[in-house]
Amino acid sequence: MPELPEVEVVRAGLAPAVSGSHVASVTVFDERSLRRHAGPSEDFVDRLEGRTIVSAERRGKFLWLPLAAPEPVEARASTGSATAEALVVHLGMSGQVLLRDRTTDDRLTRIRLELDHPDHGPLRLNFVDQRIFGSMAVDEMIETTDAPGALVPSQVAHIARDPLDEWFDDRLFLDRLARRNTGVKRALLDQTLLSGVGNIYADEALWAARIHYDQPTSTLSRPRAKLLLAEVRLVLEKALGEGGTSFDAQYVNVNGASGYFSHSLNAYGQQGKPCPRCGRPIIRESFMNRGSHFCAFCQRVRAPRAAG
DNA sequence: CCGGACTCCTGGTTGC
DNA sequence: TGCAACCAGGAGTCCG
Repeated sequence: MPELPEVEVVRAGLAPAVSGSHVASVTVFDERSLRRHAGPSEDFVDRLEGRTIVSAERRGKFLWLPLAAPEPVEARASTGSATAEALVVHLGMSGQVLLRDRTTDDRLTRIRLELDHPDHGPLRLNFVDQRIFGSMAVDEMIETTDAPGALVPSQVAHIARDPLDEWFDDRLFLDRLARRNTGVKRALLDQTLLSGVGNIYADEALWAARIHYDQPTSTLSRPRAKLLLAEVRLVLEKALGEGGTSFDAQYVNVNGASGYFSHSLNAYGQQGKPCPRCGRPIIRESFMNRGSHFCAFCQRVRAPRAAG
């Protein structure tokens, strides 16, 4: 469900509350939410309890909370470099992270963390997920190859930087895109090429750039590819500014509030309604087991210009 | 490398 | 009203 703007809203809401917080206790209500954790749920709990959260980070749709090195324990005498770890959160299609007081329950809470913040006091973090495509995991941090000295959780290592990341390399992206032999929407959804874009914002950016979703990437001119990247950035930034896209109570920020971007959608979910640009109806076609929404007039597959 | 099929799931909405 | 079919913001794996 949530794409970059929604995940970033969650990260930003989480950061001040969790940074410096001590993990007092952890309860796993449904082990299926630990699908991406390498060990059993006891291991997940053991690795979290007693730790201190340092900050809240994000790459694409992945969120993680780096953990300070654990307090040295006799039984586990420090034999040198401890591996850095983080609590990794992916919201999947229906995940939510809700910050509550110690008495508030939420329906469909799969995992709960009780936190103590040195200034804000006791706090409860409920990981809620209807469909259980999301997950939490304690993962080790490893070095990335795409920026000097940066660490990311191992399960995020294959994810490309997102277009709002200061280290995102436009030229690298455009070169890789041009070398792909696939449709442009498929490429936008490929998190190893650029991250953070999902079905909503792919459709919105393609509509804004007037590009058909199945236009072969190899036939996109460099200026049109640049335009598309610019439109991706614009739509992500605008959605972020409006607190993300909420269709119902499925996507909310850490306080349970909805975003407003659904009022600004031009193509996604607008099938049958007039294209805001030309007035012809927006079409929905089945694509990659989901919907693709576009204007059949504004967004047509273009033949590449003849070379020479 | 590419595309398609299929997997993990629950629950709200639509249609008969 | 009841119930089945369909739909949903993601992402991984496997196979041809």
